[in-house]
Amino acid sequence: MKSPVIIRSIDPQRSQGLGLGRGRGRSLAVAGIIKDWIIKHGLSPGDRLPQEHQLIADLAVSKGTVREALKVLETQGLIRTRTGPGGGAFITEVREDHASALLANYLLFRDVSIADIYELRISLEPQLVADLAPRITTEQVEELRTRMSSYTAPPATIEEEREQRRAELEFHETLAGFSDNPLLGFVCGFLARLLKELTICKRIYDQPNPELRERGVSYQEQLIEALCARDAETARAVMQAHMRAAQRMMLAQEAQLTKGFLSTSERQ
Amino acid sequence: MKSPVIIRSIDPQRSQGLGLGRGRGRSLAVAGIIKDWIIKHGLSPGDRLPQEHQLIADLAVSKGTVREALKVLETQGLIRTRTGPGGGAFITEVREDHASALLANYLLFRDVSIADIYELRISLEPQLVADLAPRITTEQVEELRTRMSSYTAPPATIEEEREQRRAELEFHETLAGFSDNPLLGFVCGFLARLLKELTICKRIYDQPNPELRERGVSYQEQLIEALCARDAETARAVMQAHMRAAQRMMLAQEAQLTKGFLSTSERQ
DNA sequence: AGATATTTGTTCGTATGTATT
DNA sequence: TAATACATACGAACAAATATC
Repeated sequence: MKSPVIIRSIDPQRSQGLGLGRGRGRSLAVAGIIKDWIIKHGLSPGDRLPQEHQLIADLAVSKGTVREALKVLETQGLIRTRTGPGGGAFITEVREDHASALLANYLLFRDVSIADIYELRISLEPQLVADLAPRITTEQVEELRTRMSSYTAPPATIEEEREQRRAELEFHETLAGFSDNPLLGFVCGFLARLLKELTICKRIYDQPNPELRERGVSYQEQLIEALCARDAETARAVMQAHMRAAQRMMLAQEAQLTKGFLSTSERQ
Repeated sequence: MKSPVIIRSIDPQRSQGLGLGRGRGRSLAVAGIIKDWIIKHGLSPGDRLPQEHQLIADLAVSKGTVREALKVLETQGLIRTRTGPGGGAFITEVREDHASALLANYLLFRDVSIADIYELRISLEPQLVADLAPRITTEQVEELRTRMSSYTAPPATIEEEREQRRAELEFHETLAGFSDNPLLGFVCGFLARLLKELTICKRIYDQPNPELRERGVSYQEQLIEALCARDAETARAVMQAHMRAAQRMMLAQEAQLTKGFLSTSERQ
């Protein structure tokens, strides 16, 4: 492992263009400068940015402006700040849940239906498991089995019903996390989280649906079997059937995404 | 059309918990309060938030804190601010390119290959055109034809070659914009933009590739024909063949996404 | 066209919280 | 415990943008 790079000063370069006036939108420009500078210098997660007072000096802007710029980068998920000696702003990898929350904002004023979500799941999840089959590890299979064990038994209460439904979606989230295609993994994980939030907000799964659960468990047992056998095409076929069956049942319970979903982007 | 809602004050409610100390991360908490409040009151694009001074009074925080909170929401693409009389912060629909840029940050420190991108395109774009075929309008067909006309002739220079490649990807972006599934449309559009930025940054298309262009044009002519005929299955098949062919050629030119791509999130 | 009022944008000084030594 | 180094928060004054008269 390499040791973190700690930068002590930032080259003003592009900031020259800012010296002309106190025009509008300084903090956004500063955020852009810092980001370009991060990329240009190839900084990686763990590396530290110059301190506030240093940025103030280098970029020739006030503390408030620097703070707003850093807040922009923090909102984008690119940095994290810590107080105290040795503290400051540190580069971080944008976390998947953070990116999900930001993308969810895009859907806030758009109508996304269950059908829309399942259209993508049907197209992508079979492909995902087909890719995974030839190279899945025993640890990964074990993790899938563990997750599945939490909903093999029929639920006793409404609350348990909901919890099982959540767990079932987390099975798919886990699967998505195993993908070696970051894009495919992200989209599948995002869709699962979308359905999970939908579950919480709209309670459309409140009425017991034993058929959905039983068939789901059955499909997933077949899926794990196919994955263990490194059988990509069977895995693909099983997942496709699973998704289609789930879609049919979900569409029976018509529902729309509400707007009240996912403000996780602000949660530390 | 409804007239914009203009809110004059914000209920402190959750902000009570903030009065205890000057602890860490006030602005993020304030951003969350404002966002929840937006959702709770069902504000829509065009509606205005209370003014700075009002938020300062209602939330009992300083101007700097309010400004940082608003900067968070602006970065998320949820609001826009204007100066002057009648100005303030206005709710906006998160723009597609804005969401794209935020999502691109997620890929900044992850390796996304051409193969990864095409894996999704092959899965999704055929589905997209199949959905579109039965309900495409003549105006939409016309727009596609217009876009296509810019690269039917062979390119004379390297620069023109690149420009044509960009235009070809914008054809797919346009197609994505026609989708009535916001998720499917977004992902396909995002993939096209990803390839477009890749084109600019890495210049992997610098050497002329007449075969790719000619076959691409041929596929797209067939596609438009199928769309006009409202023939979903032919459209799907043509797009699938188109994507597979493009993938084969692209993979021959091995390339990796650089980090220097898309800082459009800061561009006003 | 120009003056004025309104609202956001920027700066600076100061004080407080927090983690390290 | 105290000293230190850092981010975080506040408030007042000023600058810039923009709508209205």
